[in-house]
Amino acid sequence: MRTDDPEPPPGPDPAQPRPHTGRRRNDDVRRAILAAAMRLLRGGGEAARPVTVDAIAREAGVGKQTIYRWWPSKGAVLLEALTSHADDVVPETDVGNVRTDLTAFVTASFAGAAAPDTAPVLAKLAREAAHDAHLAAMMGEFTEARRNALLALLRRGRDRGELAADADLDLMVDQVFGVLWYRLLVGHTELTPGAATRLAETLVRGNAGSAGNAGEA
Amino acid sequence: MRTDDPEPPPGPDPAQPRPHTGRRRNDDVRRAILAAAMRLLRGGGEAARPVTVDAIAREAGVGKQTIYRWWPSKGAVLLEALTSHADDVVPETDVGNVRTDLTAFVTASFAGAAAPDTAPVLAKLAREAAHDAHLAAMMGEFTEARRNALLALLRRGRDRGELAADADLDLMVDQVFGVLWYRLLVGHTELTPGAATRLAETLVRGNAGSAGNAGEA
DNA sequence: TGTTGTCGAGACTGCGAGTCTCGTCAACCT
DNA sequence: AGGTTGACGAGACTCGCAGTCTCGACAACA
Repeated sequence: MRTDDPEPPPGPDPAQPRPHTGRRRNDDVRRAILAAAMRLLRGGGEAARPVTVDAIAREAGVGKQTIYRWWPSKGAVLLEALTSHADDVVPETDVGNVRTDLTAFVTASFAGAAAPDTAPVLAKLAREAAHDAHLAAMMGEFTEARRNALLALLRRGRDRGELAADADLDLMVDQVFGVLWYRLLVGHTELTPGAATRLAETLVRGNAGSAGNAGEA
Repeated sequence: MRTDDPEPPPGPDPAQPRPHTGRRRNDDVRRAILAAAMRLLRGGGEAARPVTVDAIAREAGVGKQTIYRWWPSKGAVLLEALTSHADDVVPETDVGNVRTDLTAFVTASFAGAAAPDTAPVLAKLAREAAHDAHLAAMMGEFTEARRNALLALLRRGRDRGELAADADLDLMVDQVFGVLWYRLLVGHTELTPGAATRLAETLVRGNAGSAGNAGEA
């Protein structure tokens, strides 16, 4: 099944891919594509323009093939547009007090997700992910970091005795992100700072441990 | 722009639609379609068969037009398949004690959603709804009843003083359904009865009011 | 100057939702 | 019986969109 010889060192090292010839990738184009994707994702009142690949290409003034040359799927473009745009700041405060830390975390997360030009993006992205396994996996990876940060925060609280030793930290994490995504997607209620504070406080109170001074309505 | 006269009472009363002639709707066909839809929705390991309209028609041994004669869209068929199949029992216990009532409600909801032949159905339906506004609206209506039942349950508890007067009941409702859908869709964790109990208890404890005997870890 | 690889453009495949048409058949009427 | 109406199975069709392929122009190297 082999037609050519074992290729003994013939000139250029085959391990070294090659010095690179030909026209180079134009980074302006890359940025234009991501910017166009963001513009469409933000797009007017609830699913205004459909966010198709053709639309992205047209909006960026770019050939469709240029998109598929650098990204494996539409979802990949959208996700990179989001992540490269996200300021990505969830400051990870560590004051040594679950209640304060958790309030900061939840408030920042809600604020970040509800910001007027990220909320529709996240929502559309989630909807895309619903029928794009590839994108879903990438988003899972993306959110995993947040989940872990929150989990670590809670673990510290539990180790300090502020949360009950048998508190279900995974459940608490899911309560936070569950509410976040539920409200973001169903959209019947706003993700307000008030709700964030309230959620953090009742969460701490409901899972308080021995060292918890948690009864201060 | 009118070609015929104002049509004065000509024979059969036009208000009375007509006595009905012609072949009647075959109800076996209707049931066969819904059953086929359920079979596909339940379908093997995670998105095995795509649940297309053609697939439903083939599975039911039916012409595609027969489906569209009676339902406005694929989503409508799927939703009716679900609702007509759902035993729809969330017993709405009212013992006069939030903790007990809430635990029963959450446990039943989790168990219902996690049942091996409803979980994939709900998940697929939610994913369909992500890009089918019509279906999304219908599902919203469907879940509204559950939300209201839970809200009423919590309101009773608050009126009794078991929950704080300023407790954010909407937030509590969203925590329950948020966790439910989040786990159902992301699928990283099971919707166990244990989690249900835990959730109900911490929720009550976190939002306890004056009359609450809520500190019994 | 030739080779390599990017770029815009646009035709093309494949799939799935929803529509249209056809030949058949059942339920009612006269 | 014969006729009208509408349900039914079958399958061809349109349309929108993801992803592929090809083409001519052009930029970066040797």
